[in-house]
Amino acid sequence: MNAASSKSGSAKRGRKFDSLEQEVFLNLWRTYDRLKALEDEMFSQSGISAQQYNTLRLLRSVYPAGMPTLVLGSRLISRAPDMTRLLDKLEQRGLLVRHRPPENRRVVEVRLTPEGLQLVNKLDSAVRKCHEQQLGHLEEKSLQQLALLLKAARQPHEDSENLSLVDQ
Amino acid sequence: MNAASSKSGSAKRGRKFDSLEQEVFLNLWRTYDRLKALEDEMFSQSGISAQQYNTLRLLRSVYPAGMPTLVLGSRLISRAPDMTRLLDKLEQRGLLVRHRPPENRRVVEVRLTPEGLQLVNKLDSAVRKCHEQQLGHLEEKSLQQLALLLKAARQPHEDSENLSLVDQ
DNA sequence: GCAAGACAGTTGTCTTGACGTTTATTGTTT
DNA sequence: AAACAATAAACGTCAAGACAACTGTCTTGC
Repeated sequence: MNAASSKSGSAKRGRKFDSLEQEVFLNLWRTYDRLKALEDEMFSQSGISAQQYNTLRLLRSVYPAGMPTLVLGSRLISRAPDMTRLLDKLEQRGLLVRHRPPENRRVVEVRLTPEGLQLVNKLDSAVRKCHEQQLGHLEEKSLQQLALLLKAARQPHEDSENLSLVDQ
Repeated sequence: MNAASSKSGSAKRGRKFDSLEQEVFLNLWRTYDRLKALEDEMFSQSGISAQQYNTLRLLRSVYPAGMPTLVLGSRLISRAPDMTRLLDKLEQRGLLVRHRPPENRRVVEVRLTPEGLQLVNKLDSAVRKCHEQQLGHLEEKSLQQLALLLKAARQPHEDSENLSLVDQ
């Protein structure tokens, strides 16, 4: 079936991987896992999760306007199937408010409160420092190339409709 | 504080990212999430999770010998804090066996059964096809470069003691 | 040889993620 | 206008991940 595809079938790589594609994916997984561990540790000191932070950051980008729940969910970096409960917690802490506009009571508009805005602003420097710790050892050229390759890697698997923060 | 670091402080990138490092990490997250979705879908048809598959794959690499639980856990691609329960499920399905060697009853040796070996062998082609679908659109040169950059990105954050399958 | 400490797994508990179902609201059809 | 389908969000449930505390097993020092 793939005798013709010399690319992934080259017998030179004998050792641990069935294919170059597998090697790349496992490296992606491992690297994500290691870097996420650093981020998790940073966020745990702030009492907020990475998902929650990204939610607040996204809401800040339209502040003081709001955003419907589903739009918010589709624009997050990683898909979150239970937006409702994630927003519940942030609302309980007074970081955002929800309300149903009378002209279309199906949607729920989510807006950052001044307290939420203040918190996400306060976290910025810690987040930047964390990213610096994660990847600061790489040269600028490598970072740019890595970003490009990662975008190219997922490009065929993006819904063309829902573009997230990281898409151009 | 970082007026001197012209690298991440360059004002040219205004739009969405505080720094190049952040852009790379968010791209890493997003790309991992998208590619993992494909893998999850493939595995859901096999009634086994990616973590479980990697556990079996790792055990195959030493078959017919076994491996202590903790060593197994530290060599997985992503850390799994509840090895016990993960192994419980695989043992219940008859894919592996555990036993405590009398000379050191603290450790638990985990070994693949012939059934487990057969299953992981059967899954190989589906897994390879999935990785091909994930990343087959990239050229070999890009894939090699991506693997190199990913390794370099996590390198300072690896325990030098516990090297996983994806480390050289 | 016995108590203190280290080590390897296990168990309990709480939080998230995943996935299907339900409710409320609106638009459409007849 | 009533019935029907669609959409948006909420809810219920179950499995996975995270974290802490605990049990059983060596090892070491007195």
